[in-house]
Amino acid sequence: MGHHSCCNQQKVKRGLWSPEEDEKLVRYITSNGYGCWSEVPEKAGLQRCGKSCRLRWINYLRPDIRRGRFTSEEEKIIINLHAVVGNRWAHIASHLPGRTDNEIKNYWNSWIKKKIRKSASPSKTPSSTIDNLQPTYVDNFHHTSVMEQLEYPKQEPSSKPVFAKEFSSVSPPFLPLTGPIEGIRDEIDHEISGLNLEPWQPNCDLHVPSSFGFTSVIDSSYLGNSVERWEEMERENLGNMRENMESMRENMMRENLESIRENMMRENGGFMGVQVQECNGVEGDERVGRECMESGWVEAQQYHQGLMLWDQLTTGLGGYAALGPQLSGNVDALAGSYQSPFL
DNA sequence: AATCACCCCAACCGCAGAGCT
DNA sequence: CAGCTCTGCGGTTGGGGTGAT
Repeated sequence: MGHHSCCNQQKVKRGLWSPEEDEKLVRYITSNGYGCWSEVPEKAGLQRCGKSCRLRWINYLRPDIRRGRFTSEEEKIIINLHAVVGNRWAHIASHLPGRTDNEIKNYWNSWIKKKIRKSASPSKTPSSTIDNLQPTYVDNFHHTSVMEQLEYPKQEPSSKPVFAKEFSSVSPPFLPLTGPIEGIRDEIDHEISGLNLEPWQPNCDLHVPSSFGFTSVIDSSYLGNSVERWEEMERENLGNMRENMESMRENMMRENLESIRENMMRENGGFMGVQVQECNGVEGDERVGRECMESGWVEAQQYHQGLMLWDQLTTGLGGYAALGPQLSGNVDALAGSYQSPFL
């Protein structure tokens, strides 16, 4: 508990690193490597604990660190991966060479704050790259769906979300899976298979994120203390809900897709036009962009699948053990059928 | 110019797990 | 197998920078 043995020394310095300290650490590590961090401070002549040295090296000093603003591609990767693995920053960082978990975490947290502020104020002036990347049709979809009434953040203050960790107060980023998608599907399956229900919380409302962004609110007192009973009920509810949603999806896709496409083309001059601009420098963008510009309909369908996929993932990661293998299979099928325009 | 509020991000803290004895 | 050390990770904090008033 508490400080590590290496940090208990009284002479250990804390706070910001001076250029001299940085130089000492860099000089030592470049010539000796860092086999054992606890030995580094003494050998490098630093009055720091090994943990602090490690952090400084990993997050700031190592030569392959990539600094500066996140590119739009990196943003998308972060958003997509976060939708899959949640707050596993180190894992997300492993998909972004040169970026650190700390950096991504800071970025995500500040982005969340921005979104909270934005959702708190009615004025809508998109400023960030991410904001600009929100597909037009999502807004259409969002405003005409029951999400408006049932969205998770609009819960009673006294109630406690039990299964909604991934369903933060931020509007979910309805972005399609793009970029380095390899391996993600396996991770999804792994994540879903390892789902664990959170501890039972008596006498509170359960806000359960379900497919399509609904949140079903269940009075726990109605359920008594039986988790099994709750799971059984949810399984039943979910079955019905899924049936409804399947037909709803079909209807929506049939009825709205054409108007969505038209809106995108009218308002953005084609959504892919925006994407291509954002992705300058990525090989093949021009060609893909041209093709997609010429086939707005296909693009709309693809994004719709992306939305569905995201939706399924969020549901699973939010803690729906009841879905189990069925969900896993659906995700796999959807992921398989979805062809990212950026690949 | 001074003050305040807000934001970013480097660094710290506490915990979990791996590995060693 | 228990106990200890070390490493790595995610959550949190607080100092400094910056823009608004």
